[in-house]
Amino acid sequence: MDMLTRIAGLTADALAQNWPDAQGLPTGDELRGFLAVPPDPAMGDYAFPCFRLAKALRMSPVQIAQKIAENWPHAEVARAEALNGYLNFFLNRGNFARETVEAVLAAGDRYGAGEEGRGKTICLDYSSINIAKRFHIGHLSTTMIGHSLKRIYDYLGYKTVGINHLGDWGTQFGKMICAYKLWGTKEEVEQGGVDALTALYVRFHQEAETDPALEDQGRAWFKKIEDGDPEALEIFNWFKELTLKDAAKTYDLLGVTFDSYAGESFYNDKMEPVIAELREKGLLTQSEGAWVVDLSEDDMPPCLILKKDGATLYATRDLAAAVYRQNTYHFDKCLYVVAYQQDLHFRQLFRVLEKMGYPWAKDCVHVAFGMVSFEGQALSTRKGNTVHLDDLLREAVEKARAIIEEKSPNLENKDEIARQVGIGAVIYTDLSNNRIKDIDFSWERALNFDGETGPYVQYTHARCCSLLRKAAEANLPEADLTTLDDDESQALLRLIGRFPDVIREAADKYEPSMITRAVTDIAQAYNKFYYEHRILDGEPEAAAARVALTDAARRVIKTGLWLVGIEAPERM
RNA sequence: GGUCCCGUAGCUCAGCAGGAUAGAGCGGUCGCCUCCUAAGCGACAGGCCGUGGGUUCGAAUCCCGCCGGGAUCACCA
Repeated sequence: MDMLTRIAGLTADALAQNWPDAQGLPTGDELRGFLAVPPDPAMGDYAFPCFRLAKALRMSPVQIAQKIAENWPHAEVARAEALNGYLNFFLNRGNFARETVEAVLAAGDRYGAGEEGRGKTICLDYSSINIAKRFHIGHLSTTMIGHSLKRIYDYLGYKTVGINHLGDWGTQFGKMICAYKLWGTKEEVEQGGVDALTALYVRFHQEAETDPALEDQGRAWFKKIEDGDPEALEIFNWFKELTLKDAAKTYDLLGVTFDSYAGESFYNDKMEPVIAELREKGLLTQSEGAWVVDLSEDDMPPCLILKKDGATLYATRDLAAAVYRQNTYHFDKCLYVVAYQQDLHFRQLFRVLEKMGYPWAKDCVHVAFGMVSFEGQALSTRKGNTVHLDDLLREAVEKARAIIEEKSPNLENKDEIARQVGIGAVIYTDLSNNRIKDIDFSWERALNFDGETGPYVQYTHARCCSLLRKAAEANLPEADLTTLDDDESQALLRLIGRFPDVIREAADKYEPSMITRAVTDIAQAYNKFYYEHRILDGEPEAAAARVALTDAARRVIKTGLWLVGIEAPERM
């Protein structure tokens, strides 16, 4: 049981004992929500503001706090002090230290893990790259937020299904094939890969400005793909393969994986039944020539299902995908990690599913995140105002490599460490703010390795590892963990003790940045602890305790980094 | 114009199921390596928490108005 729950339970007991006749006293659970952390650790570790009880007990908050404090019998957990209407709890430092460190060490590498997700499935739709386009910094957030959430839910015992909902359908592929047939060669495309495809696409648009007939040719090629024309399909599948091969390198670097690559084309033959169902249920109405689901009673514009010409749309495909996912995976939750620009689309989509009578519509969640701009300007591939993700990753790794050369010239496997640190820096930056915030990418910030950054946290981890290697040679006796009663140890222990809660809150709020922040706080607390205390010197039992705390911090940092998709090198 | 989101230090952001004196990092100035990794630690400077009301014992946090910024609103995804 975590300390907050414990204090809340004891406080609830104390209330019942001091006021046996009082009605409507808060339960332990309710109390847990009322507990606060005092602004200054000198005032206590936790606090219960007694103001809200004043009416029920007909007593001033000051008196209530005093009465509980006077009759507080749980000194082995914490002592209680009344101050200005607050009941402040001071943990029994020795016991708290012992319990916390033991809990971390006993959990092995699963501290904070859980079983609450056992038997439940969560689908996560993330990354969802477009075929024939290069991975740029705008794709990083969906990829890393999704990947981190997947790990978080895995850690809590859920079964997770990571889906890369590929953008592999649409007229643009007809245009691309058209451009390839007109101006491209096999060698050129094999060599140039996705860049060659992009160049063809750009040329198509340039030429189409003076020769509008090209647009029709493009559409004709797309029709061929739809009709299963062998040549069109072959070229299309080849483009797709090239793109995925290219993307696989980036995914490898980032450590990101998927369970399914079922994208838009996959749902091609799965839309018809959904359309029929909409029609049967009387949800489809014709408007301005198109078939739509009217959502005016929900204050939303209509959801377009079929175009005037009978063609399907984004929403049609997403409806089919949602139904397919529910039928296939029986998800308890389906998360769409997609930029906030598509907020309306998802609100419409989920509402239509609800109108279709699917109770699981409420389990679909749009996990929205902010826009990326590049040094103040909107990203635009066409204007060349973008940063390719592999360029960013390469620069970051090179910078890490240079720093290693300067600070740790004797390090083995420098390239491997440089990769871990460089990539870690990029991921950290992406997952350090609340996901809804827009990100203005700047090279300076992205390549900063000082302060609250990935390398900082990794460095702290490596420092712990280094210390543990030294300690292993020191032949220390069994630790007396109750000696960890100084301010720095306690500050660190408090953060470690709260970490399991942070994982759950991050899961509830779909917010990996909470973990990034928690792990940073722990690193800061550790570094402070490290500077205030000689870990290996002094009383052997106390030294062993500081080593144990170091080990606990190391494990929590490693777990936290893992949950956000960052590796934790043991030396750097 | 309708709808949604965001305004906290020069910059990037925490804090927001209300709680005591609003916190980090970057950037600036100044300190700390004969000692466990200085990718570190410390100190100083920097704030009418956009604004005006309301609710409350108590508001950066909840409600309403306004101002500023962004997104989105029919056959793209």
